[in-house]
Amino acid sequence: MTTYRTHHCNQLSAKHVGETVTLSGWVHSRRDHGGVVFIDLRDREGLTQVVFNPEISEEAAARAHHLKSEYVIRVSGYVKQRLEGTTNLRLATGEIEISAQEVTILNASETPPFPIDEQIANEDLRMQFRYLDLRRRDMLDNLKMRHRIVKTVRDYMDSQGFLEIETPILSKSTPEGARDFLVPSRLAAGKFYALPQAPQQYKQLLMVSGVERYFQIAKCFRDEDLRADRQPEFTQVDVEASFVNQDEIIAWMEGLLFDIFKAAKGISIPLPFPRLTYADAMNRYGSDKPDTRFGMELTDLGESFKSSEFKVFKSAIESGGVLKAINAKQFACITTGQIEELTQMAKQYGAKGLAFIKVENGEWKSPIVKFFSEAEKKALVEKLKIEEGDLILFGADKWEIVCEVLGRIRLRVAEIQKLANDPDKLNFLWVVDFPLLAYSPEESKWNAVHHPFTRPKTEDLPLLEKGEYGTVRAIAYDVVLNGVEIGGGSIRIHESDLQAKMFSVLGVTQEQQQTLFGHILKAFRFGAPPHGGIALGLDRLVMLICKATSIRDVMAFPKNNRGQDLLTSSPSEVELRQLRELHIQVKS
RNA sequence: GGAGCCAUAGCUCAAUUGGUUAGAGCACUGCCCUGUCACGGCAGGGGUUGCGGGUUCGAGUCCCGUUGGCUCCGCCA
Repeated sequence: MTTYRTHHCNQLSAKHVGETVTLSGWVHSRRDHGGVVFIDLRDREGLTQVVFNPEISEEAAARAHHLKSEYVIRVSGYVKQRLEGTTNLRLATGEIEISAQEVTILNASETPPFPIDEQIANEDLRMQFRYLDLRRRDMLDNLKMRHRIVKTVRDYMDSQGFLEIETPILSKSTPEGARDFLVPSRLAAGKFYALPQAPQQYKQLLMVSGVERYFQIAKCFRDEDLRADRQPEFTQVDVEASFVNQDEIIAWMEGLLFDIFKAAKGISIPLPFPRLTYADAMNRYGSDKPDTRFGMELTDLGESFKSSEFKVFKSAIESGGVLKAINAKQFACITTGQIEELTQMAKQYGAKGLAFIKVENGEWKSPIVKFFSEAEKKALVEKLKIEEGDLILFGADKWEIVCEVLGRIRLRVAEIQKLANDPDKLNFLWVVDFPLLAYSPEESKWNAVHHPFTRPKTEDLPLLEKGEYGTVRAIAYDVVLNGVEIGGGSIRIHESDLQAKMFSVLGVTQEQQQTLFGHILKAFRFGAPPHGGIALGLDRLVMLICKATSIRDVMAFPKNNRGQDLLTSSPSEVELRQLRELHIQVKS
């Protein structure tokens, strides 16, 4: 209770009838009957109808005629059971109303540029008036949900013995990974801080410090192009622990996600989550973050077609590639335009084309089926479980290309067929055994798939020694929900010699190692414990829980897809004096 | 860097094969109205059709360019 209110606008019900109350909030709508006036009063928690009757208070009723949308008011009156037949079942407080005895206009409002009580499409305008956009119930609910989730994270991590520790925002640039945001130093001319892409090195140093269990709700920054699920600044639930292995990290995160979904939605998600190796995920779903809400798995057909008459398939297999197919059940009705779209997509991801079979009226309609033997057709029916109405799509090429192409097509077909639109289905899984390194043809070098501190699997260390970099697996794991990567982590390298070996494989010279990573290499020489960790993408997780389609809808003040904040007009130019102090000269 | 979709009143949208004065609902302004909750009634104001150019007797509509928004690819250890 404050001088402004005794209750919030969601709290009053029939059991308060007769009580004198005070509410404060915004005028959501006014229904003026000339005599009696109704106001829906809105605050953070809900709506309550206020009725102004001149027979109760002439002064309040007179004032009510002048109330307009979004005026801020304080109302005092008594809680009254609504007249028979006038209850509003759609309103939590619909049984009662406040009969106003006194009203104060705390502040007037200009006419808002868009209605607060309905969905609005114009995101540009929403961002310019974000403070009004956030008055909308959906947005407030998202912010509340985010708070509830963050609170749960803190409680859970604390219960497991993790310390919340802040790490610097002004930190050091490293060339690995995403593009850094740079902050020029005034005190050290020509030098720059970088905003952290993640608190990766600091949290490993905290392990060397003996903190043993650390977590942080950490702001991270990456200067890359934006997407619906990517902002230049975003939040990670960052976790690191010493004397632990992969299974223990996974168990903690499953426990955390269990508590989050319990607190956020009141549901108990089933534990443990299924685990897939990276190889299996690619082979079966063509993705390292598979959406398992629907089947349509990739099926390998190499064995059945290795001596096929159809040269495209045969030669792909003979040259070390693979032949795979997906069965899009009941999609033989695909239009020519859609086939064309899928073919374009296949080509975009490196395939030469997209072979298909439509099974219609007991007939296989396809330009390639005439090349197939009876045995091959029989194998197709058995392996792909072909039935009337199905559409079979093939990929024959190098393994990576086939997996990627069919994986993308699988998702697009599912989108067209609306296979994954059950909003209540929650398919969690872990993808484990990621490759440690990937070769970049553009740079002609090996790069870390996860990051350069990721530990190779012990049994694969000989492969690393032998230089078979592409086959070395990492102790790295991603957690995936409905085809969205919501987190990833690894067990780290804690020995300075193994770390130095990794850097040399990555093409980081001795000299670069010292200038860029000398601090962490040195720290590892002072008794670094075995350690590992993970980071969850908080924004994406909240987005999925809120059923939002963009992380912008779960951030209070996001940037648009050009990285601009339309509310404050940032980024902006600065005064010449500021640039001079920073030893910066801008090219015109 | 590339591709796609979009842009008409404050908001959400219409406007036939290119056709005469660009409409509707909501919002807004004024008046009326004592039980509404999408209150109702009467009247009214509000438009450089994102911007620039072109084709045409005539362009919201067709063409070219450009700007902005969104989505995707590249990029994001």
